[in-house]
Amino acid sequence: MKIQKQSRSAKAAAKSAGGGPVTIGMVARAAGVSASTVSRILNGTAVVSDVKKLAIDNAIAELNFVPNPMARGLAGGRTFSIGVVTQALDSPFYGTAMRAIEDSLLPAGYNALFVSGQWDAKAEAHCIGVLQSRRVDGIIVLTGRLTDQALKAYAKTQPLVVTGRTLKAPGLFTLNFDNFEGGRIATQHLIQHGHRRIAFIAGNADHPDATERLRGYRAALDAAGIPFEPAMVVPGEYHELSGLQAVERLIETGHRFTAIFAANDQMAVGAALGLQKRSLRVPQDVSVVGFDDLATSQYASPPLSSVQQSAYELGRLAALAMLQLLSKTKPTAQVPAPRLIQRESSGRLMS
Amino acid sequence: MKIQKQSRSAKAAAKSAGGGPVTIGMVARAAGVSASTVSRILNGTAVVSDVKKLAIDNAIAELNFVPNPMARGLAGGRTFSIGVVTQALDSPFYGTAMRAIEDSLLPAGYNALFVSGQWDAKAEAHCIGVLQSRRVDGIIVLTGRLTDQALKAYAKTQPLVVTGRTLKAPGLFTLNFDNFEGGRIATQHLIQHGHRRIAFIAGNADHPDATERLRGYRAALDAAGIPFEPAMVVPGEYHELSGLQAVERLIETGHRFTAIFAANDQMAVGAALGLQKRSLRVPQDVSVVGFDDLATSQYASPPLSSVQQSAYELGRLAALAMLQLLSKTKPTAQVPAPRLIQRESSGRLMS
DNA sequence: GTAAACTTTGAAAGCGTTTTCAAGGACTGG
DNA sequence: CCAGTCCTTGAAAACGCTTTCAAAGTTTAC
Repeated sequence: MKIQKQSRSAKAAAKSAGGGPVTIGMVARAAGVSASTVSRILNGTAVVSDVKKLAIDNAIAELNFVPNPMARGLAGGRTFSIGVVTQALDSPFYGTAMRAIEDSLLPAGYNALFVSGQWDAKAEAHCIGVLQSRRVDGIIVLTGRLTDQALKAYAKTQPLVVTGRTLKAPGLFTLNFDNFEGGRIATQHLIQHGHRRIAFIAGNADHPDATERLRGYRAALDAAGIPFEPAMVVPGEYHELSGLQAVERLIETGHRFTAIFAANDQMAVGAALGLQKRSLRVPQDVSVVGFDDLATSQYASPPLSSVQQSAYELGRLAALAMLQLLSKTKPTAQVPAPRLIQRESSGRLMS
Repeated sequence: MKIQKQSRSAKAAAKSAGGGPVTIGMVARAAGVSASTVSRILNGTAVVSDVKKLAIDNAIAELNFVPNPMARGLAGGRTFSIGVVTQALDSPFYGTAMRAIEDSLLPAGYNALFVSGQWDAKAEAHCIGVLQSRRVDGIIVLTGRLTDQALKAYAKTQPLVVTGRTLKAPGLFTLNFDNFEGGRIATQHLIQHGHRRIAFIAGNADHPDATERLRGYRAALDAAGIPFEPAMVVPGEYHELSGLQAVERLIETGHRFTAIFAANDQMAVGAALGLQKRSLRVPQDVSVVGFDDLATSQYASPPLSSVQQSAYELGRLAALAMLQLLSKTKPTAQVPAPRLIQRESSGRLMS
């Protein structure tokens, strides 16, 4: 008897779990209405009498009905999924933005489909192709290298939110961080601490973020009456190794400097390591300031001063804007202003 | 008249640009065959004469036809997307695994759908629900906290690949890293460098990875005839801050130690910072060894010695196994053995 | 009290594929 | 040369939902 009971309940479990894809028709039958009416409740497309609504809601709960997104997509032309073109699935900065996007999209019933463009316009275009073939309802592009023109063209086909760009076009919303100001305040911070020989480790020159940060650096120098020296700017590629190499180049060319501003935290960390390898102490001998304020930067040795650029906020706002675009509301979000987070890697010039 | 013309051209433009999703029917008509035949070519489900095949291939290329995944999913019962339950979209370790999964899945025509479980069994279960409602063809679970039983149950419904577990069940494939051996060689490395007072910063106790690493630590101690001291083991939570706090606790309780083995790199980095804050030099005063060998660990100050556990390889193998599961081949992949990467954070005991 | 205007509802027609079924043609074997 | 097989192919029926259309039933307005 005991065994029988057990096996029966097991069977019931199996049926409710694996075997039974519940359809809208079954719900309709259970509630004594037509499938159309159930659909109307599901989408809120029309008013239904309270009696039926209740019956349907109960049936849905009872049967544990989940509409088939495929069928929904086919019939309704929407997939409730939005594509996200990120640059690297394992980027510390964009990873946080991705998390924010997921957090904001899921409650709205949307799924995020992440694909990575590897900082390459061609790869990004391919990614967008993949997303389009998946019929996503909209696309969020996290920065990247596509031309403004290409982006505008995509926006004609479907809602598009792009970060790291300032662009106006129908169906397109951009979310840009004030990189110029970020570069400016970082440099200003160093100047205020007595530094006058400040090196800049730049990002890739074809990257608008990078050039803006450089502009900010120059503006701060100008404002303080410090002449700009091209030799103090060394190119980097936004990863740790290039920061380390930049420092070596800087030292080998014999230019004296007392501070380094790196265009992102990863390079700043590499730079700090490069300095330490040459027995230069941070910040006693050289101050270092980064950009992005990655979560890990506060645990660098020494903890890194950095320009805060909230990746989470960026992602959240991008997702929000996409949702608004989809509901035909005009998005108005704006990224918060840059803020300098001072930690132990930068300090007063001692000499 | 003018207006008429305008409206006509506008309509035409709309049709060719936004309005024109090419269907299988259009391809069929263009190639002079039926839709069924085109479908057969698309899926390789049956033999078609070379003449028609060529005509169809041309038509597909000409019209730039991309099958609608929604319709495909509805009709065929497959979505060509596989779900990935990761723990945090912005985890440095799993981020790399995700990249590998994407890299391996895309060429096979599959998309990855990432959702994050936040190291919480309940959240993970919810994630799996989301994925199932999206009708993914299979699910990859990157470690996580679900019970073995729950996983086996899911495997009944659809192909499942799980990392960080060793389990046998139909439709289920697990990919486990030898955490015991990893913990052992890390500790052994420190012992070989003359250390006898080695602290261990553990991971969460309900985390099998963490307990295995602890076991490895004890095994190495045993093998060297060093008595195990419970006070030398401090709990951590796999993030930097907990590493830092662990060091403070260790110091405050007054237990002497000359080396620290942390159950992951993030805690090791935090620990190194904690030591430096107390004016203890790494490695001259205390050696530090981590676990995972994150990409950033080689740029820590000082560069971190760590047990290499290739996240990329893990992801690649998981994706591969999933593909095999889907094609009814029995997966046989195995994670490479752990390897110690020695860098500057660990060295010979000087005292 | 009746015509007009809404409301609420169900039937049915898609949406773009895959897949089953059956038919016709081309081969084989005797 | 004819029956029996095998191949290739198209027609049509799903797949599970949304949405249009039209039919009832209910109000409202005069």
